Amino acid sequence: MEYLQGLNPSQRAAVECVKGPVMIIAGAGSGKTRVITYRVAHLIRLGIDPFNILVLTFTNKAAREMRERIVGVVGAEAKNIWMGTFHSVFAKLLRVEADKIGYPSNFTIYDTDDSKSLLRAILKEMNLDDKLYSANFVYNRISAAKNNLISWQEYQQNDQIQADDFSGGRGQLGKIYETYAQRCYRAGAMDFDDLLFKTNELLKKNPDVLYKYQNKFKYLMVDEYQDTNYSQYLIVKKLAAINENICVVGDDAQSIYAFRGANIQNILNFEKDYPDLHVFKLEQNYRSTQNIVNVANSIIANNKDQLKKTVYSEKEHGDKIKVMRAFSDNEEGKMVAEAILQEHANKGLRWHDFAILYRTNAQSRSMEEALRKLNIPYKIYGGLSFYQRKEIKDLIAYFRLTYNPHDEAALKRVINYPKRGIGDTTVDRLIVSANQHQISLWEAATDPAKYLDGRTASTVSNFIILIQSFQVIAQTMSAYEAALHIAQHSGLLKDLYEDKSIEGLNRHENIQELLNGIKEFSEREDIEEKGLDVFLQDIALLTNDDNDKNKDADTVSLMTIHSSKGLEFPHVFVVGLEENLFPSQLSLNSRTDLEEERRLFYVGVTRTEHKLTLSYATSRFKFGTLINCEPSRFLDEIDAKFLELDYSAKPATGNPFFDDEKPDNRNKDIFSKPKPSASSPKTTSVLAKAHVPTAGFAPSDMTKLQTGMEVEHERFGFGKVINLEGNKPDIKATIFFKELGQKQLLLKFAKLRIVE
DNA sequence: TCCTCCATGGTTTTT
DNA sequence: CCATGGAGGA
Repeated sequence: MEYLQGLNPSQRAAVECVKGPVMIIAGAGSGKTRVITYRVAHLIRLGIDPFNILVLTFTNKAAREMRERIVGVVGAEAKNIWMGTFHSVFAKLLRVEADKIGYPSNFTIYDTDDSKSLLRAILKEMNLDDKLYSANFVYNRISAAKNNLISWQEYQQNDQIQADDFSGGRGQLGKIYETYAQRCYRAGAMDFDDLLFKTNELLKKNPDVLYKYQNKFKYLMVDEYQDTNYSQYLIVKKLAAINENICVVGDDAQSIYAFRGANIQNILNFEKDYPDLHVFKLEQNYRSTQNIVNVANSIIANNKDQLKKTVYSEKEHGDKIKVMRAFSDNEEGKMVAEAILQEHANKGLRWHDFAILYRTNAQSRSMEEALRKLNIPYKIYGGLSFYQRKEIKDLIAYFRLTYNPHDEAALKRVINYPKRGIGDTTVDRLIVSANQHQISLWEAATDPAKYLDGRTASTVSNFIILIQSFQVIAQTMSAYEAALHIAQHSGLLKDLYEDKSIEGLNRHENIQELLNGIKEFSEREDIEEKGLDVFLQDIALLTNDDNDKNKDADTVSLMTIHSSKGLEFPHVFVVGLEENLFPSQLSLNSRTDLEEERRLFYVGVTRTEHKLTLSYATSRFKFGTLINCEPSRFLDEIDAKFLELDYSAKPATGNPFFDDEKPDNRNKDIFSKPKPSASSPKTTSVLAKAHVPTAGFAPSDMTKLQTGMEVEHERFGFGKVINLEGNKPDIKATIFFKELGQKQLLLKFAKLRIVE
């Protein structure tokens, strides 16, 4: 039990308390993963059969890493514990028990794209107004219902829901939900939410099955418990009901997935479910300097809903938090890149010691450009995953169809790709027939003569025969051989090969990569089942980071704050601290949404080990137009004594306006918006000192603009054009403003009036 | 049936 | 700015 030595008293207590309900509130950087791994290791050391332990995580990566660490402590027998994401563990369980809820055990898992395109088809079939019923909206609505365990029947019978839908003019949602659920069922498919929803259904309808798993999983642990939704909560609660050996680990301050149905109350109310609960708080942060921990605490203190805890650090105070102001998103990128370059040189840091975190993926572009200009190597995390690429999804659709021909999403995807003369009208006709006869699209297609005229019927027949030939092949060949056969004989490989564009070559390469992956899979020695169907099941729940080779590369990391959760970096930049961006505009209407944004900020800040830099821009491009930005309220919320402001950035040429802040004046007030009271006229934003345009201000025709002309800008006031450069849409004007000095403006954006 | 052009609408996203 | 999907012509 030597591993217990390396733990602090509260960590050790949490590890050693193995019986009964346990809640571990783990502050950021408090060694949470250590505690979980050691606790599992400890269970095994105490003689508990690994087969009786279930550990649920939120990412495959977390599960993988934890398993490795546990194996490191107790050895190979730890491989037998059930450990994985909620979705993967219960998908596995559902495959075993599928017949009890009327599903085939080889059911398909629909990803979000599949679900949305099915919904789009249904909405079209129902002739609904796509303003009121966008696929996105409907998807989210159905997802929310499923996460709260509301079936389509209950949805339709719930007066409250019905009243809400009807008052919003969306009375058809219940019907859409019903159709969607039935279509999925007929296709032998489950969406992500179904994996949990159907698990609940299974456990509810089959007490014997529930009993079986209650006895199997005698010890349960749930990581990131603050991010569980109701559906997950109930599964865990049911499974734990007999033994009550349940340990949940989480940090309410880091709950950032409420928008996806996570219910922070699950952790806040855990005590009510298990009154004889043991609570352990891990409050010592081993990751960050004191200043960073203090700043994080001062941020989160603004939230109302939280569990009480005091996170502290015993490391050095560390540097103050630097705040940088830029005048545009591009300049922000430049400042960040330059700061990285400098620290890299001066402090002997490696590139991978730096991370740039942002609220939205769109912000990566300006960062990227700036880094590229300075030749700083970087890697962007997130974005499209390998398995979401079109060509990959196409080939996988063929695989899916081979094993589950009823899979409607897959069938529609490839029935006419590569082109074989089966157009939308034909598919539509088949769908109508399938719906009429309550059969799957595939079943309708296997009897085309019944629904289509002779010529199209025979093209459809040929396609059916093709897929059936794949089904035969798949039974005899190895995963790789079958995959290659399908890629070739479907015509997909040829189609891509003929496309000689750069994208086409890329796509071809991606397919090769997928095939290589399958080859590796079929040569693996550690698993028995290695058919293509098993491979398919494995990848259905995989996302981006799996295909991440060379992750040891020395590069700066760029990612959203969401995807940075669980990671740490010596030097972190959190960029774009502006109102309407962070906090996001959509969060401003409710306190709970705003609190989630604040927790997100907290997560970003607490990724930092040594040095944190925050930045904002006073203007940025959004959807192609330049908008003005105000500093984020989150900056105001940080106690000024922790901050060090860097307002050194200047517009192209120096001018008195931007230099008016002497270091002595630099304090918290700088972020503040102008207050209505006359006593505090002090502001920083460019906006606040904005020029008041003359009455009836209207921009002039910019094609007439000439050097030397007098102009008025809506906000910058009067000035003189001193230079014009660049070509047509991107003509750049250098204008000397009376108030502001020289500025460069892009004519396609600038609102200028020529003063006659 | 297929192709090309326009309109639309765009936080975050472990699954 | 940009990807995506629907509409309309060949």
